[in-house]
Amino acid sequence: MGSFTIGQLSRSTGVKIETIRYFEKIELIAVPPRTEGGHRVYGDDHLRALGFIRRARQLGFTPDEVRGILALGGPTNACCDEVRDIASQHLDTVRNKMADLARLENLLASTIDRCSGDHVPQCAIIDMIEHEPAGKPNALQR
Amino acid sequence: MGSFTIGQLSRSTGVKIETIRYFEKIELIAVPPRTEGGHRVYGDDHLRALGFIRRARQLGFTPDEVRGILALGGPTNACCDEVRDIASQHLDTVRNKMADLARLENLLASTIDRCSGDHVPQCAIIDMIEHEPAGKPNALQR
DNA sequence: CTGCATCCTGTAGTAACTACAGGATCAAGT
DNA sequence: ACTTGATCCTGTAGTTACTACAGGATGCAG
Repeated sequence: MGSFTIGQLSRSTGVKIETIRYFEKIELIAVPPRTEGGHRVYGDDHLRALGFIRRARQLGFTPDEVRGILALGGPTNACCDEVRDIASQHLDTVRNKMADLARLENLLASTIDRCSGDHVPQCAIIDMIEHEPAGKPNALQR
Repeated sequence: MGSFTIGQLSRSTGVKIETIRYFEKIELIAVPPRTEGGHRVYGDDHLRALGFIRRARQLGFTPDEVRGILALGGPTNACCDEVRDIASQHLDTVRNKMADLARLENLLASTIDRCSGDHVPQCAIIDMIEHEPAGKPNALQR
């Protein structure tokens, strides 16, 4: 039975203090009890949940997906098939993103290759940007 | 010599009106002249620039990268080698992102595969999230 | 000259945090 | 008991790249 301050929790999970409070506000983690003076007091379950959230986020799950998994009963007693649905969906978006990036990679690489690097007004890269139909890529933000 | 309202420009480039004004504010496009009444009046050069910006953004160039290319004299008379530098750098980040996604894809796919889909408390996916070292992936946002 | 589409500015909203400011609380040392 | 420094609290505002109003002015066709 551990008992941690928010700072200790932050250090041991690698999640910033403000982010922990933010997670509490958006109801991703449970509201912890407080001391007389109002300081948050966390337990082992919070520690586990936070670690879980952090790793899920690093694996690219959106906060909503994480919330979905957590809503299934949390890391402890979730039922496999629903979790698998969420993960499969996530895998799909990952694969789509990869396809988009692959197309982009091709285009960029071949264009850069065609580019002389000379100081001429005729630039293949500029041409590409000016004349590419600018088609599908929809998951290309950031 | 065209002469367009912001709405016409928006319709013909697919860039929303508010976004055009936003691009003006962050100095991505030139400040256009106005009518007596204060309405913006755009010309062919604005049209070309906006199309350029839109396509570059769709190709994943950040606004800063776009600004960088535009600063080189715009689509018309940029010099090839500096443009190539920017594009190469962009290609690098694309490749890094692809590598991250590939690793993630592997992990997700194999884990989902290991998952029985049964209604048992032991779930491979939950295990993955709980116990994965959560290493490198740093370009995995969104 | 009326009506309606379009335009204007300015502010605020979005996601997912992060970063203060200004003040209270905790724990350790004396 | 008292002080001190670290840590904590709330609340607000910043970030990126836009998007979405609100409330009012302008442009143009009939």
